Amino acid sequence: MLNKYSDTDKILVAVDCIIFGFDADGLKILLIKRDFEPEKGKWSLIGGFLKNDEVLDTAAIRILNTYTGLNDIYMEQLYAYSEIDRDPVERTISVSYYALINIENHNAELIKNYHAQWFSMAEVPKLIFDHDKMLRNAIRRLRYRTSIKPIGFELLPEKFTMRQLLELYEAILSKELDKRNFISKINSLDILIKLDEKDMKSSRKGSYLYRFDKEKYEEKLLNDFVLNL
Amino acid sequence: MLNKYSDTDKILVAVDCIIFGFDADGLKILLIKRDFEPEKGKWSLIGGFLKNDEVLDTAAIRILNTYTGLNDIYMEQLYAYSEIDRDPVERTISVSYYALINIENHNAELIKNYHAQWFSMAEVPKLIFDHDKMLRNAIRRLRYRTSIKPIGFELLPEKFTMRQLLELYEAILSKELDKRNFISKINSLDILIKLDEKDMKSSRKGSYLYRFDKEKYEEKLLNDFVLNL
DNA sequence: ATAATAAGTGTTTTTTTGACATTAATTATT
DNA sequence: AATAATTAATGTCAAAAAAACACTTATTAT
Repeated sequence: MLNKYSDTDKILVAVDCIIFGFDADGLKILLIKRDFEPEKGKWSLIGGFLKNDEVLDTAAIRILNTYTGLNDIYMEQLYAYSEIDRDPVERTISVSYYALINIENHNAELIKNYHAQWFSMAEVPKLIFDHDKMLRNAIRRLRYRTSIKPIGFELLPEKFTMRQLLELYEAILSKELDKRNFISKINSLDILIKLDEKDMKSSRKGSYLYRFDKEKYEEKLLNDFVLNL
Repeated sequence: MLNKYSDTDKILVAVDCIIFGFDADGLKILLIKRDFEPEKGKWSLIGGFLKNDEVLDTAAIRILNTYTGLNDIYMEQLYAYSEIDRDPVERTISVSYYALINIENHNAELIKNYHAQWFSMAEVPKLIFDHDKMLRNAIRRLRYRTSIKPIGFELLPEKFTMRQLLELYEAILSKELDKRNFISKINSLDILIKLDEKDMKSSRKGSYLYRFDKEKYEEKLLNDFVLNL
C-alpha cells in the first residue's frame, strides 16, 4: 500500500518508572536488580515494554506492578529518552514516569519476593543505561512539583505531626526550612485539621497530630495554589 | 533467542512540532494541510515518523524542515501521547515538541511552496487526531516557560523597543501588563542594553531601541531566574 | 527539685508586588 | 508660530509576602 505509513520504522517503546518513597529515614528511590541480559544483576529503574494495545499510563502501572507488586500508584509522565544506543540490544526509546509514595503503606506488598529495594538518595548505586540521567531529571521535577501543589496526602500516615510534614518537605527539597515560617505557611493553606490527640513518641511534651482535610484540599487544587517554601 | 526483547511489540513513533510564531499581529501557530490520507486536506501540526537511526530531537528538526523549510529551530520536547486509536491507520505514539520563533525572520523560507500557514491563536481551525489537545498543552507550557526564563532573543528583531517586548509578553500570556511595572522588572534583570538610537516609526517622539546583552543573559540563565509578570 | 527534650508560638524587617498619573518630545495641522 | 495630537518616559506609595529571628511551655526521667 502506497501511503506514508508503509515506509516507516517501528521501534521498541519502553517505560521506566521512578518511584520515590518517603519514610522516617527520608527520601528514597525504588530500584530492581535486573534479572536478564544485558546488564543482568545491575541496578535499574523499574522498566518494561509498551504493548501494542496499551496506553503509556497503563503500561507504567502494569510494569510497576509486575516488578514490585505495587498497585494503584498514580504516576506522572516525564520525558521520552531516545538516544540510539541507550539500550545496547536493540533500538528502544523509553518514556519515564514517576510517583512519590509512602514506604510504610506499601512495603508489605514489596516484600513478597519481588526483588525491588529501597535506596536512600545518598546511596543510589550506578544504574544501567541512561537511568541515572532519568533519575536526576525526575528529582528536579519532583522538587518543582512540590512548590506547585502540596504533596503529602499519600506520604504520611493518616495522622501526622507538623515535624513529620516539615521533614518530608525538607527531604524532598533537600534544604532546611524555618519551622515557624513553615508552619504558618502550611496553616495559611487551610487544608489541615488539628486533632485533639498528641503523639507521645517523639517527645515528653507530645506533639499534636494533624490530618489532611481532603475536601478543602480538592477544592483548593482547582485554583492551583503555590507554596513557596 | 530467548530474551526479554523477543516477545515485544514494535510501534510507530511520530513526532509532532508545535511552532509558535510572533510578529506585529501577535502570537500565531504554524500548521500544514495534510497531504495524505487519512484526513487529507485537514489542518495538522507538523508531524512525521521517527526513524530507527534517529534521535527524537533530530527527528523533530528534520520533520519541521521537510514540511516548512525551517532550519536551525531549537525545539523542546513536551509530552508523549499514546491513546490507542489516536491515529486511525495504525497504532502510533507521538512525542510533541514546541518552539517559539520570529515570523518575520523566517517567513521567506516558508514561502518556498511549502504548504504551511500561520494562524493567529484566535483562528486556529479544528486539527486532526489529538492535535488540539497537544496544542492546548503546549500553550500552557509556553506560558509557564515564559515565567521561568525570559524569552525574546529570537523573537524580536535585533534592535527592539520596550513596547515591542511588552507586546510580545502580552501576546504570550494573553493578558495586559502594566507598562511601568513591566519595564522596571525587565530592567532589574539587567539583560538589556539601551542604545542611543531611536525607532521613529511608531511615534513622533520616537522610542529608544534596546538589544539583548547575550553575555549577561547566559550568565544569569545558570541561576534560572524567575520573572513574575 | 531540676535537668533534659522537643513543642509551640509572634514580631519585626526586608523584599516584592501592584496600583496609579503626569510630563516630555516630536510632528502635523491650523 | 501656535496648538493639537500622539506616543514615550518616568517614580512613588501602599500592600502583601517572605525571611529572619528566640523564648516559653509541657512533660518525664533523673
